[in-house]
Amino acid sequence: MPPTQRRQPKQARSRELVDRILVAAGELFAGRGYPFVTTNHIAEHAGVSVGSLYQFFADKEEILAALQDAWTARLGAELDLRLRVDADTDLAETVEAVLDLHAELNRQPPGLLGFLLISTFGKQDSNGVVAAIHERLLDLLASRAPHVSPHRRHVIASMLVHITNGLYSVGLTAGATDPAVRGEVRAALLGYLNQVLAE
Amino acid sequence: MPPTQRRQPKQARSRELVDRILVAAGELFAGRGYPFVTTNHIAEHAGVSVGSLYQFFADKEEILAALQDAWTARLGAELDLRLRVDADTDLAETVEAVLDLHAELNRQPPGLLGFLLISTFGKQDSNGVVAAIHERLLDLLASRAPHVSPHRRHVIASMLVHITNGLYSVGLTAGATDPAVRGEVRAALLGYLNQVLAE
DNA sequence: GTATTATCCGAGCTTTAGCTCGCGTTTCTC
DNA sequence: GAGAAACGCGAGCTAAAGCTCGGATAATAC
Repeated sequence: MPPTQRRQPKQARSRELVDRILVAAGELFAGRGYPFVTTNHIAEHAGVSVGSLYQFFADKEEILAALQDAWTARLGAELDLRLRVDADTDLAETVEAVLDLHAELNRQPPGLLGFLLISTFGKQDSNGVVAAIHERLLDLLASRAPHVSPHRRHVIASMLVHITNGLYSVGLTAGATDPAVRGEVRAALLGYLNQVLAE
Repeated sequence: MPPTQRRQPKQARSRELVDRILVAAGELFAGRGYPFVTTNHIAEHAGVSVGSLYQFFADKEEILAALQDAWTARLGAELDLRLRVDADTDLAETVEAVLDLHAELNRQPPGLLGFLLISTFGKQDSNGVVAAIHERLLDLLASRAPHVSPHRRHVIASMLVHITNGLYSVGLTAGATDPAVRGEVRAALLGYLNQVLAE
């Protein structure tokens, strides 16, 4: 059965508490990986008791889900701002905007964006964060590459997400904040896109 | 302290038992992800008792390490055969050979290669499987792109590994054995490589 | 001020993953 | 064939993760 429904925060202090929990959880998930983070870790790192944590979250998974929801909304909004679908804007410019966005979002709960994008941990969880990006890319491809079959557009969108994720997974092996990594990801995206769009 | 040393198999039956454990572990790791697989699962799936399992493996991590070692050796040998460094062989041909190799290796303990390549689970484990590929790619880049700085060659090699991993992580979202995925990975590799080598 | 509701706390209960241990069985050695 | 070594087994021990519960405190309602 699904876990019992929890209380919704009604006062300012409890809303702050929930926020602190989400921030703490984000940092820990990004740092150690979801399976290696305990709810006691989260509570301690947030300066909150486990009891309080479980007043607002039914289980550990729900904390992750809340994080994903928040970031899905945030990413979707940001992408709508920056991924203008005008067929005449320069491709390199669009790519640059996306890389900027990633750099920016990956700053504050550090590494969390990368974690949310990369982690699937075995289950094919309907990853809303990835889906948000995927959806926008499909729109973009529909206007830029209308001759490509819809099915292939899906695959291409997945590839684009994956290559961009190189920012994080390659960053792990090559030094996390290496600007050279960003350069290579840009090169890979442009090289691939040019080849696809030129067909 | 490190876990106590275990017995080495000395009879045929125990060697078979170890093999069965490794195969079972590989399938389960690939299917559910390392953290979600218990040693009891492995033993059960291998048709072996937990006790027997722990006669040859000190802990769960050692099972993973044994798998990685075996695949590191296997991949290294295969790559040495196929990744000829002659600067005159066609690039597309080399890429094709690598994609063939991946398809072939990913067949028997299904999905295990993808798992070994992708999984880092938080810790920056010195992933020998990836290192084996990385090393060969560095050689190849040294002969093909001698004008590129060594540091950048490292980053490029990481990107190549990452893009190739798209075979697995994109395959998860786009239908596991979709041949279109292979086509896109090839396009991405060639598009990126051409751009890098043309500079 | 009092009653009511929301909040917070953390010791400790429950479950389960990782792993051990002693005994029975098979194979090897001579 | 007898003794020794290697092997196989699975009930159950230990530690730790997930989570609960009852009581104390703070905010809100009237």
